[in-house]
Amino acid sequence: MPKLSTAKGLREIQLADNIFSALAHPTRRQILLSVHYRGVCNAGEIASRFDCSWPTTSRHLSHLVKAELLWVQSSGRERIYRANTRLIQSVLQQWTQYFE
Amino acid sequence: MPKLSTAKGLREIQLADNIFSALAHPTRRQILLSVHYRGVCNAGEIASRFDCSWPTTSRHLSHLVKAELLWVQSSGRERIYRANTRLIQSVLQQWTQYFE
DNA sequence: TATATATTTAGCGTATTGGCTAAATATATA
DNA sequence: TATATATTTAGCCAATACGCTAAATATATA
Repeated sequence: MPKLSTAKGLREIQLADNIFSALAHPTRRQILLSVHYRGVCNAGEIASRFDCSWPTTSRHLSHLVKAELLWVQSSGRERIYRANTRLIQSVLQQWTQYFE
Repeated sequence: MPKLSTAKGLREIQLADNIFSALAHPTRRQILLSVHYRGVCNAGEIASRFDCSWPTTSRHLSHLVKAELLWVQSSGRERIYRANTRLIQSVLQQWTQYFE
């Protein structure tokens, strides 16, 4: 378990905080899965797959980016998203282990 | 991945929703770990370990119970909590696998 | 350069969350 | 039975979350 008393522990806690709050919304979980399975997606592709408006999806995307669960990259006027699969897995695995 | 079109899938989605929203709060994650490591805890023991008021902790507890991450059992005037380690692990593992 | 396209940001309104204190409930003890 | 103890529930309030539409920004195309 991370310790509040070390810089590393603090960062880990902050990370967990962002990640679990990002995963708390069903649409965000879906976005994450969807981007993961497709490998790469631009904002429009993602937005088109969900019921909510594009701006709303856009905010979900920035939430996920802030949590470092997604990476963005600009390409012309498009924004390319990719899932940070390694982080997602490592955090989930880590927390699985806490309960072993 | 669970499907919205089947009863089982729907239940799984609902489960994930409760679980991830329960895990979204740092205090609730701490409670969960704390109860897990101690094996069994009554409400007072748990409440005493956190900064927030007992009623606030109590609400966190019911949130966790609703998500089935904790089990409660009454014993006299005490309420005994236990972590549903199996569920926690299976959900986290499941989601880890989605990203494999 | 003017316009179209891709996307985010701003701003607003409502719903939910999470904190608190006080009150209620249930059980144990004197 | 009256009181003390353990705990939850009720009710209030401020902050946050999340939906929307309209506006802003950045890049591509005519």
